[in-house]
Formats: sequence, C-alpha cells, structure tokens
Amino acid sequence: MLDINKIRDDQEGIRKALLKRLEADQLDQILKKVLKLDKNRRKLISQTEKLKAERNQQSKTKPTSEIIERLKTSGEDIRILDGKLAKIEIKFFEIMSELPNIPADDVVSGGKENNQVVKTFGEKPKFNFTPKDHYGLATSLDIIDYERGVKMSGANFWIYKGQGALLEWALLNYFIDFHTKNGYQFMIPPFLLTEKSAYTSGHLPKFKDDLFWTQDKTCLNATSEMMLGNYHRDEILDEKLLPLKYCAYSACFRREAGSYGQEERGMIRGHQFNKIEMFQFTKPDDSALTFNELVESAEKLVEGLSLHYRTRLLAAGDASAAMAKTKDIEVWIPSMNTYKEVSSASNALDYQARRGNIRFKNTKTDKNEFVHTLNASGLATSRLFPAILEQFQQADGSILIPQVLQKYTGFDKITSLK
RNA sequence: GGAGAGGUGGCUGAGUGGUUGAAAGCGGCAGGUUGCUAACCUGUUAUACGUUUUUUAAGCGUAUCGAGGGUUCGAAUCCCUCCUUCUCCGCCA
Repeated sequence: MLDINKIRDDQEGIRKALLKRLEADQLDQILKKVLKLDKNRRKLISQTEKLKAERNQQSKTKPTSEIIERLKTSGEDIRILDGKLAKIEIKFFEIMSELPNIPADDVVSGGKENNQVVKTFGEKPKFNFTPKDHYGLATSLDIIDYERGVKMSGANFWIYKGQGALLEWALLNYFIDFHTKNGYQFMIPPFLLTEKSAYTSGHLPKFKDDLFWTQDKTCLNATSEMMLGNYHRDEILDEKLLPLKYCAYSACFRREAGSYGQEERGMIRGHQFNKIEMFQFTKPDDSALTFNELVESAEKLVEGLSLHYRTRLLAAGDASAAMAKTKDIEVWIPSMNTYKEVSSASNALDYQARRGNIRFKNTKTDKNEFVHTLNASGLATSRLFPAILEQFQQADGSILIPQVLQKYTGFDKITSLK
C-alpha cells in the first residue's frame, strides 16, 4: 500500500516512478480513480462527522423530546452516509492495492528482458565424462525416492532418503548456524496461517489458487515470509530494538497450478520444499544498507558451498509488486543449461508495513513511523540440492559433499550402495 | 466436540444506558526538593482519520473499552455472531 498523502502531494513524481512498472494508460486510469475516490471519501467523512458532532453535543445531557425527534432524522442521515462511506472505502483500498511499490532509483523499467546480471561467482563445471542430471543421480544413488513419493502423495512430491535426507538436513543446519552467528533469531513458525495473514503478507488475493487450503479456511505456508511479515502486525516496535532480524525454517507448500514438463522434472519445482527465510524490520534510513547485507548473506551461503551462481537485479516489472528492489541469486544447473533461483532478496520499504500496520516510535520526532521490511531466502534447498548433485558429480556417479556441510552430514561423499 | 468464566489505556484495575477517551494505582516523561541514592511534591502521559490556521506545530472534530453487526435520540454498559484466554469433561492415529 502506498501513502495516499504522497500521491496527493506529488502526483507527478509518483506517476513518473510507477511508469517503470505499469503502462501509462493503465497507470493513469488507476491514479485517476484513486484520486477521485479519495476526494469523495474525504467529502463524506466531513459530512458525517459534522452530523455526529452535533449529535454528540446534544447527547451530553438528556435532550428534550423535541430535540430527540430532530436527532432521529439526523441519525438516519448518518446511517445512510456511513453506509456510503464504507462502500467507498472498500473500493478505495481495492484500487490502492493495484498500485505497486515505487521502484528504487537504480531499478530499471520493463520486464524480465531487462534484468541485469550484477555478479557471477565461480565457473560452469567442465566434465570429462557425460554428466547425468540430478534426477538420474538421485535415483541411482537412492537418495531421493520420486516414485514412492508420488505413490503416497501424488505428483510432484518426493522423499528424501538416507544420505539424501541427511544432506538436506545438513544444508538447513548450515544456513541456520550462519544466520544465528549474524545475529538473526531463529524461529519455527506454524505451517498453517489464516486468510487474514495471507492478505497482510500480500499473497492474497493474487496467489489464491497457488495456495493449499484447509477446511478451516487456513492455508499452508508457501514461504515463511508470510509468517514473518505478520509476526509484528499491528505493533509499535521499540526503536532501540531495531533492526529486528529473524530467520525461520518452514516447509513451503505450493500448488504450482500452472503445469510444467520434462524440463523441470526432479526437484526443481515441487509442491513441498524446505526453506530458511531471512526477514528484517528496520528504520527507514537503514533499509538500503540492510538490503545489501541480505544479498551478501545469501551469496556467501552459496559461495560457501562452492557452487557456480549469478546474481541478477530484477527490472521493475519482474519484481513482486510490493517490492521496491529485488535481487535474485541463481545457481547453475548443468543439465538444464540454465540458472535457477535459490534466493530472492527484496526491500519492501514501508509498503508491507503500511498494510500490516507495523510502526516504531521515532524518538527524535516523537512520532510513530512505519518500519521498512526486507526479506530474502537464505536459502531454499530445492534448487541447491540438484546443483550440488550435478555440479559435484564424479565420473563414477558419486557426489562430493562441500566441505562446510561435512560436519553436519558426517560423510564427505555419496556413493552408490549397489 | 460439550459446559462454565473472562477479554477495558504501557501494566494492574474501577465502571451496567447520558459531559467516560474512560476513576484510581503502577510504570514512563518533564520539572522541583535533595551531598548521593531512596523517598517525596507538581505537571504530563494513546492511536488513527478528517478539518482549520499565522502548517516541520497548534486548535477543532470523528472514531476506537477483543472483532463485526443490532437495539437506542444516545452504548464500555443491553442483544446477536465471531475470535480469543482460562477451568472442567470428552476425544486423542
């Protein structure tokens, strides 16, 4: 949610910035509607409040029967105006929600095609044998059981097994240790959340069909960003405690309703995967630096695994609407001849905080201000696991385990039992 | 799942239809007294929105007593629904 006061005061500036992500026609239409509704809204508020003020004045003592008669009719007017206002407010917030966040200055306009690679680490591995894809590797090493996963739970579920399960767990432990050392508080949130929370986090209404729903009208967590964004909802945070740094483990569930095919088989896109999420609540002045810190953390984690990756700064149109700036960290998957996202780091500025009503008391101005929220995966395992298998596979079909994981796995190599 | 009792400001806790945004106490902040601390005294102490002006602030207004509806000229107070906490019973792969 953007600040309506800003839109009112600096219409041209806002319009110019939003042109990076919206077509001029569409944008102007929304802005026009917003301003018109805002004007109506304020007019109605003035009208009803005037009537209410009169009523309150009279009600301070017992009114005469004559005045009561008059108040009866004005009470009816108030009811009608309140009804009108409620309708306009709903519409107003609906249309306000259509406006995306204002992109950061260094974010370019346009869609995917304008994403820029800002960093590359390592190199594509060269093999002096014919490399296998992770599906083949995992199956022959018997560390992921795809078939029985499907038997038990349906398509696009799998089972981590034996050394595979240990490797998966080791990755998560490696991440958690790293973040804990960097001052993040570790959390394990519930995996179900209410409809309201999904709205606050901005995943509803947009992702309604991509979420799994229960008969109790709760949905399965799709990313713990949903949880962490709601953690301080409707709170006024102590300025001294900022920045608040959290990291959370969650299994993430996504329906991935739009189908895919052979090219994404294996564990690139499943209904369930594991992720550690970083989340920070900061003072407005600090969010830009914090954003860099988040990106760096995610990068260091991948570097620690010695995996080849690249970082891309997303163009305005490719980032989520709530985010002013987003960088994706993408790991190299040899069999797919492409890079796949393992982390997406974003700065929402006050856009999410406004929706969730998360503020802090600025002791300098003695006013409540919205905090800035930032999040980054740190990291999702579902692409790292395949990357490890594929990038570190040996001619004999075995996999070398990155050094940093060995203290967690207890082994340095996965070889076939057969 | 059943029965019962609750949910009031940062906290404790009054308040059962009419100057109650809400007593009192605690805490916080500012000042005073004080050799220091403690104690004491005085003042102050929510948020959002709307609006006015001599517009980085002040004034005025509206709303907010778990949430949403209803009754009423008027609701923290009466009624309904929901959420939630506690106690007891039942269920528990």
